[in-house]
Amino acid sequence: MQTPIPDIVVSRLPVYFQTLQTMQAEGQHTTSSKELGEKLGISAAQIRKDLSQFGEFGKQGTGYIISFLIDQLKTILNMDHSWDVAVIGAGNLGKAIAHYHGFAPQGFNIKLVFDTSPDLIGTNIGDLNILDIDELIPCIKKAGVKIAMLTVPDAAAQAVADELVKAGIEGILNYTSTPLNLPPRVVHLRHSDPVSQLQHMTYYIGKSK
Amino acid sequence: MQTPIPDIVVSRLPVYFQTLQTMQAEGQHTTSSKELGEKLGISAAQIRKDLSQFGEFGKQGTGYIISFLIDQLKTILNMDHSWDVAVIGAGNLGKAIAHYHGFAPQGFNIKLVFDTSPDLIGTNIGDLNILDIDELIPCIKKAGVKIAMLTVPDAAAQAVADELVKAGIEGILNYTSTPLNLPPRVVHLRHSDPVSQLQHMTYYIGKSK
DNA sequence: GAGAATTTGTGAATAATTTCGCAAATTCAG
DNA sequence: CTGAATTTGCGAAATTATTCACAAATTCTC
Ligand SMILES: NC(=O)c1ccc[n+]([C@@H]2O[C@H](COP(=O)([O-])OP(=O)(O)OC[C@H]3O[C@@H](n4cnc5c(N)ncnc54)[C@H](O)[C@@H]3O)[C@@H](O)[C@H]2O)c1
Ligand SMILES: NC(=O)c1ccc[n+]([C@@H]2O[C@H](COP(=O)([O-])OP(=O)(O)OC[C@H]3O[C@@H](n4cnc5c(N)ncnc54)[C@H](O)[C@@H]3O)[C@@H](O)[C@H]2O)c1
Repeated sequence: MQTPIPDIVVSRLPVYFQTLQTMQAEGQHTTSSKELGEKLGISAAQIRKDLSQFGEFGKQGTGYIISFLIDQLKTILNMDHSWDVAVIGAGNLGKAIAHYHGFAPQGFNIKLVFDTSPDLIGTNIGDLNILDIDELIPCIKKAGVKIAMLTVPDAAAQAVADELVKAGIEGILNYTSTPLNLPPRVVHLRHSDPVSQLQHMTYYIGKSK
Repeated sequence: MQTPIPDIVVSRLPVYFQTLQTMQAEGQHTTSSKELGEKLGISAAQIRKDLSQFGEFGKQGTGYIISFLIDQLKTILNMDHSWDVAVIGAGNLGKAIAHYHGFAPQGFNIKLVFDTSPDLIGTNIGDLNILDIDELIPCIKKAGVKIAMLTVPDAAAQAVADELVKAGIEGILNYTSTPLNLPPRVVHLRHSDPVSQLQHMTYYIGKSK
């Protein structure tokens, strides 16, 4: 890799990838940057520029063969093999995530679930046994899990995240509202905070009144 | 408003707002763009530029009085009053959201919950009664709810979203993995898709191996 | 109270991102 | 087979976003 691909480009690839998968599921065989762009509200030029960072995947006059482009994106995103994931915190949200059947078909297998509560440890979510948070480091190391979804109460978020780093986790999807402070070269952080997203909306909704 | 504030600036305001609230809860009285920036991994200059779009809220030598800046951001984000929210789809995720006690303190009251399932309609989540999706339009209009969180199965997402628009909803937080096609001047859309966020991570995690 | 230290707000410079525009390749219509 | 229509990939231009750098205001130190 000569110059690193801009992160903003990388952030759009999963969107292209999933839209192409939907098109394929609907029986479509080829598409164009124009069609994809209209579906996503993005300019055709942007899609072509983004893809051109990684190679030449299309054909003039025809556009893109969906199955081929999906395969290419799968490799680029390292989704040509599946990933094991740990869920930390088996409360309302952690349970919903662990029950959700939409991750596995996309290549994310929930392998480990942890909690502190003695009422939960040892019980099952589906066929997953809830493990003691004290076993976090050895279990994650042993299983070689690299990705965690953090669904503990806000007050515990930073401490648990620090443990995750010690356990060798490389990616954390943070569902708490705490902005985590972690070494940036070691862990890839992504924040999913519905309150921020709602406040982003209320800025505009309020204005229109 | 002369020139509209760039959306990327607006998107950072909720992050500032929430961090300031945490600082205040910890008993802190003033802060500076430097301190806030270090906490968030953002440059001090960026924070000052962002805030300067809305006015002059700080003082040379001192920085910002946290309570004052919180009040200003509250007004800017239209969070000086609370907002009613509807949850559409009372499944795993919809239930977790409806049970979650973190929205109300932030000014978002879950007022209405809808589902199609006869097994769920009429039952309660906490003290919320699950309503029939057939009543969506009249109920939302009557309650004057402007914001919806969409947690129905992917296959139903677009159809339900179209109904929400007819009901006069102005903001949709989309938890499904379907990219919705809606009139952009009418509805403010925000997408929360964990699979995309995980794939954004796997791009980088794979590379480091 | 004088001088050092902080810190803001902002114009200018720099950097990043998006859009434009077009040659080249390909397909389509008749 | 010919001319019109599509569509890509990409360099260049335009736009947008971030950082720099500094005067001015304020506080802190002794
Ligand atoms: N429920 C939602 O819809 C929702 C939405 C957005 C964000 N969140 C965020 O997700 C987080 C969890 O929310 P929730 O509603 O599931 O809360 P919850 O209280 O239902 O669940 C938290 C779980 O974490 C466990 N826990 C506590 N400390 C722990 C530790 N140190 N290690 C491991 N497990 C620990 C608790 O025993 C509990 O089971 C919160 O930070 C919340 O802000 C939740
Ligand atoms: N569970 C998760 O952790 C999770 C995570 C990310 C995304 N999602 C997304 O959230 C959505 C819901 O997931 P879930 O796990 O809660 O699924 P679920 O099947 O548990 O719940 C969906 C609910 O929607 C109801 N429903 C179906 N059609 C409806 C309609 N037309 N109108 C109103 N209600 C209707 C169903 O009766 C069900 O109660 C899915 O699109 C999924 O991709 C879920």
